[in-house]
Amino acid sequence: MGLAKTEIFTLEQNAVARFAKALGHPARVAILQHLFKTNQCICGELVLEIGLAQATISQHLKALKSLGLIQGSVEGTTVCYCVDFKNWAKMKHSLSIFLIWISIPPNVVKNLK
Amino acid sequence: MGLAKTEIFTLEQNAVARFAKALGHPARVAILQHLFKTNQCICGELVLEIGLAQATISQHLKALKSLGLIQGSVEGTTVCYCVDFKNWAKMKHSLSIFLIWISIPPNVVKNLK
DNA sequence: CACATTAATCGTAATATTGCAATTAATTAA
DNA sequence: TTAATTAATTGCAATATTACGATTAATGTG
Repeated sequence: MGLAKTEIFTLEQNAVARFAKALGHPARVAILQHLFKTNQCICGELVLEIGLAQATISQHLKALKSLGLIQGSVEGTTVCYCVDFKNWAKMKHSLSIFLIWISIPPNVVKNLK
Repeated sequence: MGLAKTEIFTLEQNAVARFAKALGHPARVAILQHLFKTNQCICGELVLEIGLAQATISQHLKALKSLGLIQGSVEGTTVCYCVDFKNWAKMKHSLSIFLIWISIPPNVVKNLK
């Protein structure tokens, strides 16, 4: 099928998987690293920086954008990309919570609340 | 192609992507959650718990196993799976470090070292 | 031994992902 | 207006992923 059966999983499981999938390609990791480092940059800069074809970078940018992790704004003939910090924080929170709490036994979690 | 050009990325970028990819499917997230909760369990239990076909669960287990995140040991006619805590810690460290440090400017990082 | 149980593997189908060349649409510069 | 620049989109090919039924191999039970 190639299609995940999301309906049988919890919201948390799907959210973790969706965010993790976004980080599941080194080009997208590199794009995010570069955007954090430079604060913002145009598409063409990422093409040069990373060394994949323009169409490929554009595709990865689209994936990150559709998840909300980055934003793009047209400026003349260029498109300026930057991190969407609000959604980035959500993603970071989701993944961090998962990584932290998965190893804490349910009864301990219960006592902490 | 369907094949990532890993050779043009750093070790860190590839490691983050590889680990994130492992968490990039809700079934694998669910498997890991269940293994942490029950400490260990047999394959058949995961099939019942998650509700995907046995062959499918086996495939996801293989993916987690080949990354080293879980271990499986044959016990009679069953196979008992558990988290490989050492490699889990490595993965957690890799992803956490990435999530934490990506937003810290390089000059600040430099001053902290 | 025959039979049941369990889980890996195989085969297959559907879909997704990755990558690039070529094209297109939008904007700017001459 | 024409030409140049930029980035999205299209079209395509190769490979990967997801899912499942069927089979197989291994082990245990009668």
